[in-house]
Amino acid sequence: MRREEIRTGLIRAYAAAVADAMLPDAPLPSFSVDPPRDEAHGDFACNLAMLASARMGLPPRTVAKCLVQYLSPEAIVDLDRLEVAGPGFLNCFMRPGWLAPVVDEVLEAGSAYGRSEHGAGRRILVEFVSANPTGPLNVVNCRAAAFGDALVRCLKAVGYAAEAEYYVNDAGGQFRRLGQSLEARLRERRGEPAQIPDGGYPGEYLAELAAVYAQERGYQILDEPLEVREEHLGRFAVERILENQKRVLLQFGVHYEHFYRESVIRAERGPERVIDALRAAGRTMERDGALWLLSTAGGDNDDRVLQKSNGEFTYRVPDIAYHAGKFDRGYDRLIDVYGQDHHGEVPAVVLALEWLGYPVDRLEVLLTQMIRLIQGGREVKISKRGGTFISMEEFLTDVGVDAARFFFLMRTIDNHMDFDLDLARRPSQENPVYYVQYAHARICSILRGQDPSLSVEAPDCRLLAHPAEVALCRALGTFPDEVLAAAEGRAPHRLTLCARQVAERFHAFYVQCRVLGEAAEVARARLGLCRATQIVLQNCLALLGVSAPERM
RNA sequence: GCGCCCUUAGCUCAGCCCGGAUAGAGCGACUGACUACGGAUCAGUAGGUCGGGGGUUCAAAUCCUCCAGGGCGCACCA
Repeated sequence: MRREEIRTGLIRAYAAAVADAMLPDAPLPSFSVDPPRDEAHGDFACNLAMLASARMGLPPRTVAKCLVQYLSPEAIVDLDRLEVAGPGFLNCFMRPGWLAPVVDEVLEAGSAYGRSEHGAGRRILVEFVSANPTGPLNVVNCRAAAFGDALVRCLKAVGYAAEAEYYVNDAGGQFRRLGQSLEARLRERRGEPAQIPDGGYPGEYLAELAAVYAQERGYQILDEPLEVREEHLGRFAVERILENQKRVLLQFGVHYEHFYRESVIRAERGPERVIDALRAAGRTMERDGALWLLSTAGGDNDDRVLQKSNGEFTYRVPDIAYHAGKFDRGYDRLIDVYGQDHHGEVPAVVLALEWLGYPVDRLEVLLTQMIRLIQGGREVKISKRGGTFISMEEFLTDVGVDAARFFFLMRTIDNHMDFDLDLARRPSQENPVYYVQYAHARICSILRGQDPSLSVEAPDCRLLAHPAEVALCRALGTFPDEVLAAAEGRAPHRLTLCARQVAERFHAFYVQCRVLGEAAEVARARLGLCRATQIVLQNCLALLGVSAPERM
């Protein structure tokens, strides 16, 4: 809105000053027009003069003063005055009431407020979680789940055709050991001596699954040949476990467009094709009976095995094939969300893709840092073997979906995170999600109490001149920018800050300005502001996947 | 040992990509505020060598470099 007018006005002033030779001819730098932190610095502050001055060899303030002279103020609606301040900022002060149209804008757009067509329908595939289907989802998967899902929501909101994908490792060595583990449990159940294989899955859930299997299908499978048993039982286990994972993800509000299976990639002979192509490209070498990817040539720490001496592919081969397939499926951009513990694998996969001729600059790998669970003031060690296992489902039941999502989304993913389980299990006001939800519930309460005879049509929002009202309008006005920044910056955590700011300003407005019982025109304007705030909170929370309750 | 990531207030964290004005929140602490729309609220105070040293710059939490702490990887497992 106004910001773009200011930007355009400044670009014109810049060109005009250069044309008149009042400023040296230098390319226009990319500059910012943003609301300054300190409101005494105006409604917008611009750093153009400071950035240009370096290229022009003039003091920043001189450039700024010149730009002011060439700027046509009438091109910027509601502009009050411009000031050159500090080291050379251009501060724009708007006339009182300039923010009022925001309320009308929000009310008119409704649930579409904050959405845009910025992405122009470009296709983005976001892969996240992709935990092995060998057991229940772990609490540590929550961070990536919340992040990936919120990111997809943000991307969709700003006009991208974004899709969420979960890669299912239902083939290979781990799959086989899963089948063997289930077989051992099944034999145990029939009273035979049996042992979970090395590297297998000793978790109790497989014993339960064995009971389910026995009840549904009996024990005949145990008389079949080894290969048939492994495949059949592995398949059974994967499908049941995956079903369970899907259910928990859905409970967490996480939606996927695709569950893409490694078995499909294997069936299409993707790994063989990858190996043939890499071999043909001269990027491989036989050594010790195995086939290696010469990834050190591309800067990786080590060469990596592609095909083991026993003829099996390492997991990274189908992984490369999977990513090649993602490119082939026609996406404009691929985003992978991986845990920090997998980062070592990234360079080899990216290199292989590059050598296969894929545009790897369109692939973004985002790494989520580890979370630490704190309980009773000490860290709870989470390891797959032996350690305390906390399933995602158990965690969500403890903490609640809203608190869990909001909490994980409050942090950027590239920071370690301490999650205090005691605190999380005891929802209290310390958890900011309640603060935001309370603001929403409060608004709903006001709207329930409004005089039904009061017309809701076209309130005069210019009446909203109280500082608390202005501050709230200002926060509502930045929401579309925040959504865009959250999507483009892969930073949905910004929206938790945004939600908190809107809630904070609403609470302040609430104690300073009465809504119900005021003179009709004022009441109408304030009710409009309340409804606009309600809409922004709803839209914001929806992008985070957090509910906006009407009562608490 | 090698590689990647992290270090900002008592605690948990934004800000760093793309350098700008006095480094911001929340929680905790302390002081205040209800005869009216939900006190799960509000107003205010205290609290910082931005891990440390160099460098680049008119300007560094932000860029470069060295160092120190911590995390995670470094399988013919995934």
